[in-house]
Amino acid sequence: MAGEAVKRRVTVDDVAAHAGVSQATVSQVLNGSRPVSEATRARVQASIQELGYRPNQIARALRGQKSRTVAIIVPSFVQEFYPWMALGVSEVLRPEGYQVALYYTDGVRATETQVARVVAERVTDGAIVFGSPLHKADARIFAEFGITVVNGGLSAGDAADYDTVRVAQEEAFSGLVQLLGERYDGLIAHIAGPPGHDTAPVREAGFRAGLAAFGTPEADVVVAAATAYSWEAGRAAAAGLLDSGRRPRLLVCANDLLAIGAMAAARERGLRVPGDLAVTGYDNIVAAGMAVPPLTTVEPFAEEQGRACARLLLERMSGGYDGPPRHLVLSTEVIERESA
Amino acid sequence: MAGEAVKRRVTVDDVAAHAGVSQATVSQVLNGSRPVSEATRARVQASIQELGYRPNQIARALRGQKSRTVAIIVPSFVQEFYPWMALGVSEVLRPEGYQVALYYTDGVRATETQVARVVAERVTDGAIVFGSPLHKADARIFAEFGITVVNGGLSAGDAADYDTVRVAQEEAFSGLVQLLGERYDGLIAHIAGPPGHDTAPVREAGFRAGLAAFGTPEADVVVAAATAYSWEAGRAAAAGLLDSGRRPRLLVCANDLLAIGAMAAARERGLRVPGDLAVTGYDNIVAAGMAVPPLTTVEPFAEEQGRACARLLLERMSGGYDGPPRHLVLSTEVIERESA
DNA sequence: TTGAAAGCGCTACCAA
DNA sequence: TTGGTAGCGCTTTCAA
Repeated sequence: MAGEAVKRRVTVDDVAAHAGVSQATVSQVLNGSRPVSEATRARVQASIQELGYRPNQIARALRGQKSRTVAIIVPSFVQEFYPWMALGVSEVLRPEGYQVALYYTDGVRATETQVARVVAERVTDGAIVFGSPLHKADARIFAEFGITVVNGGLSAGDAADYDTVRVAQEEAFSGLVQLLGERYDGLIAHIAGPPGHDTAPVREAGFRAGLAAFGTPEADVVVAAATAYSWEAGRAAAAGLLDSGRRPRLLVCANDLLAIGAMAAARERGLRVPGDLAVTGYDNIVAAGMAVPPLTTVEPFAEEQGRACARLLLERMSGGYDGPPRHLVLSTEVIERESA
Repeated sequence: MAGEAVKRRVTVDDVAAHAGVSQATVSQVLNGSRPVSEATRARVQASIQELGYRPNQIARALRGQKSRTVAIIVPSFVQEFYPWMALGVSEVLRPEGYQVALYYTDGVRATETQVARVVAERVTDGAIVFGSPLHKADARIFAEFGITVVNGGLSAGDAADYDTVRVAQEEAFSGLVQLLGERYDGLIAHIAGPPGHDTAPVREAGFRAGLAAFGTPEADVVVAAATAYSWEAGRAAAAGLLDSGRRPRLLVCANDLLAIGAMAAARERGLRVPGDLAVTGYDNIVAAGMAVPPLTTVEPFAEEQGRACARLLLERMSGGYDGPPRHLVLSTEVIERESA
């Protein structure tokens, strides 16, 4: 094997020569862009088979200014949520012949811009930006290079001039509080996400809206902000709440990691869940179903969100839709398990 | 915004004209491929800035037959393990200017080949195939198109004619059994992965090797095969074991999901972990640290495996290494928590 | 129904 | 130190 010369790529010319036709004819057979006699077509097909020809997509992209590549830009690979979204995107884009390139930004502003530039350089047809609202400057880069973009996640809102898909997080928390609040007598508290995270205030607002529906005065609302979206932070925040004078009966956490940490804090204090303290999360990660007790949480349908983004993008790229920006809002679903 | 004409891309020609030099000079300033006078360089740089020029990577790829794109091919996006690998790969490749495109195969043979073809068409410089051993036919496709390939995960072994990186899973299980087996008096059992999964027999072999080190006769080895790598399957398999006449004292599970399920089965029977039954896993997923009790498991360093693959690939692609295939074996580490 | 040839944007060679 | 230009592999006019 070693030392074997790398075979030159088989090109259109090779096929044309082999079949005794012109490049143009080979191209036509490939793309069906104009009529070709049955005999010729068969001859070309045979040559393609025999030579093992595969069209060079790079050359196609250069020529046609279309690469059939879509970029997915996420803050992180390793949070369970994003791979599901990426999967949803792939599911709809791949059958249409699109390649999906994945980029992560770490949620860092500078990296976001850098990624936008890299994507632009690659002649990408479209981009789906997840997680953070698309920044104006980055949107400009995409626009400048003719890259269709869709923003998923907690988007810039309904004023954006590109399509967006977001999950109704505020409604989810409000609904959760109203659904479960009736079942428990006593204080309802919230462990909020870390300050600086876009999602934190939205979820907290939902929580407050839910309480307001009960007529709870603002002064009676108890919220502890976590220092991170993590198990440890949830445990710590819950510890503070549980050791305070006003122990909650129901604890609505901004996400599952926080909630599972909160249940650990309860356990350490000999409190039963949900007997003494009911706990809820958000995200429905796999660990939620395996928690002790299994966690009542909210399913955000990440995969479906991915699919929705991809569909909007596809319609734009294919020219099937060319109207004003669309803003899709996806509903969630409460998964009732045993923790509340 | 709507209806605004898409601006034509800024090209080398535009920059050259603007700076009053030739294309060649612009190219040189960009790539440093030959000396340029300081004055000219400054002028060109200024034009690049002013026009907002960004080189078209597609054109570069066509010209140079190098795309600075690497494909990562994984069986699935959504198993925790693979995103970490992908992250490791990105960490080393991105600073070198490589784009990472992610593909998933579902572990389906036909899809694997299809992905290999798609990757080949895109003029990809390198591919990292994770999870399944690289199939001969696919390896041929890559070779034919001059795509450097590295196989990660449970690879085809040390006979492959491409670089491989694998985790010493067998040794991990053998070591785990020997480390913990001494602490517990009584039966040591194994919940094996589902038949048909490449990793299952390897892990089971490790388990048996560990027992053999104690001199346990083959007849006394108890192994239950799970029907899937899942919580439910672990719970079911453990239930069978626990309700049988010979209840184990230590239960070594083929992965964390299985182990957490097994702990649930123990809990349902009023058994304390590790007091009555010690349990171990493999993978060190986030849920393992949050389990009740926290799961003793094996850390496979997925991210590091990704980095290792990327480094090998990079050396080959850059021409830094051109020798015979290298086969890297990465060690694991036991994470001792409370379940054993 | 088919062929010849231009050109997508870039790099690198050959001259000057 | 710089410019002119061929050509990467493909699609798509324009002619025949």
